[in-house]
Amino acid sequence: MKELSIPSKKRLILLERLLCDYPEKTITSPKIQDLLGYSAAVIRKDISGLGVNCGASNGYKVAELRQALESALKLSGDEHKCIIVGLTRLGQVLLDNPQLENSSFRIVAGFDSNVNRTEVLKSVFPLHPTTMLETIIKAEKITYAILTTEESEAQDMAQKLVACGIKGIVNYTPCVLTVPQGVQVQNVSLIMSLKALTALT
Amino acid sequence: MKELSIPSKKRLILLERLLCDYPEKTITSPKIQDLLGYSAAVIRKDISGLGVNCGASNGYKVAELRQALESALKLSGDEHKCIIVGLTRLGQVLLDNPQLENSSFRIVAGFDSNVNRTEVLKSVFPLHPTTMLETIIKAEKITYAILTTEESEAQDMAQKLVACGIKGIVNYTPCVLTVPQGVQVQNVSLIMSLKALTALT
DNA sequence: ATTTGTGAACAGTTTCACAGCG
DNA sequence: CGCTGTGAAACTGTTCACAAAT
Repeated sequence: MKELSIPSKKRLILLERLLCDYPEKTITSPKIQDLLGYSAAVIRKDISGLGVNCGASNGYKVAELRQALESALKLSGDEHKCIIVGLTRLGQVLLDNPQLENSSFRIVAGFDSNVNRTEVLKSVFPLHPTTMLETIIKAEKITYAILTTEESEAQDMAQKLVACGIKGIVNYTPCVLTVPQGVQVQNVSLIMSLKALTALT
Repeated sequence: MKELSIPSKKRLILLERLLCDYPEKTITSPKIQDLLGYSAAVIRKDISGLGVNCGASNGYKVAELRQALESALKLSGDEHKCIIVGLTRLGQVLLDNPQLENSSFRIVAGFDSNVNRTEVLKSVFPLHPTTMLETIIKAEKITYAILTTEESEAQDMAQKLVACGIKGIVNYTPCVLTVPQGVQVQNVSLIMSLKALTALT
């Protein structure tokens, strides 16, 4: 089966989430259009790209479709281990984030360059000074990092994380991170998100 | 001048931020390629789309380029007023977000459906019960909302916000929001951001 | 020599239209 | 009859290649 395109994947991620709490047994492409705002045609193409045919010309079976989505988007199966880097107030809030329960993502540690913070703060996950980054990332096979440092540290940390083998960064700092090809970054700081709203209006 | 395409705008937003703390007087398209990861060619096309010619075949003048970007992306000029809806822990952290200082965005109020919270919590901005949403959004001409409610409330609130005339939502909940055409949503919850990383890898 | 700016070629996506199915 | 699945057409965005500028 050929690879899904990036625009297609982005839509399918939303669809996957939509189906998480969809009450009906089946769903049609016009219905998805109403809920997601994409055209029914593009949704059908996207789903057809999944390879499974769970639409018997009278709507898709929600359960089957969900499973196909999870597998195609690598959201089932092996757990993805994450760390939080930067125990700022935002970092602390994200540390025990109930959103991740029952997901394929798990936060396994927190880091801060300020040893005070790692010693004083309490969490269900171990907190380490950033000097331990390499050891732990490699030992625990961490794939993703959630970056919540001060701005001044952000690029430095990103570089270190990439050097340790991190494959993706959720960037809650407003900094533009320079990373090599193949490393994914999602910029989700408040200010950058607001700028995106403005520009795309 | 013809409208910038959406992909182009997304790149230009990053470029604008990059230039915020760029130390040199000029910058070349190959240099931007190194820092942002987009091809020099596409960057040149993007910039040429701005209409201003501030590259005298030996790199772009940073100051001029920045100004052109801010104006094209509507980041200068009129202030964009925002509210925070949902004073969860995350909402509280975002309330006094220093990132917004010196930007064209300003948070002017916080809301929660739980009156206890709006009364007990302290902030530099006024906090109101959600019954006041319509009054204040219209009186203050609010354009954007930052959604940090519980999941159970998210879609309901989104609908109310849109009905009050909100033009864009930064969605920190993992819910997929159904909004009419013309209303922008940026999904920036931790779990959705992580899923995006996985799918796009 | 290196860089911008741009028309032309190319690649990728979306929309259209409709055959086939329930 | 409304729905899916899918080639073909239309559209949009990106890369290429090079003239003009310094």
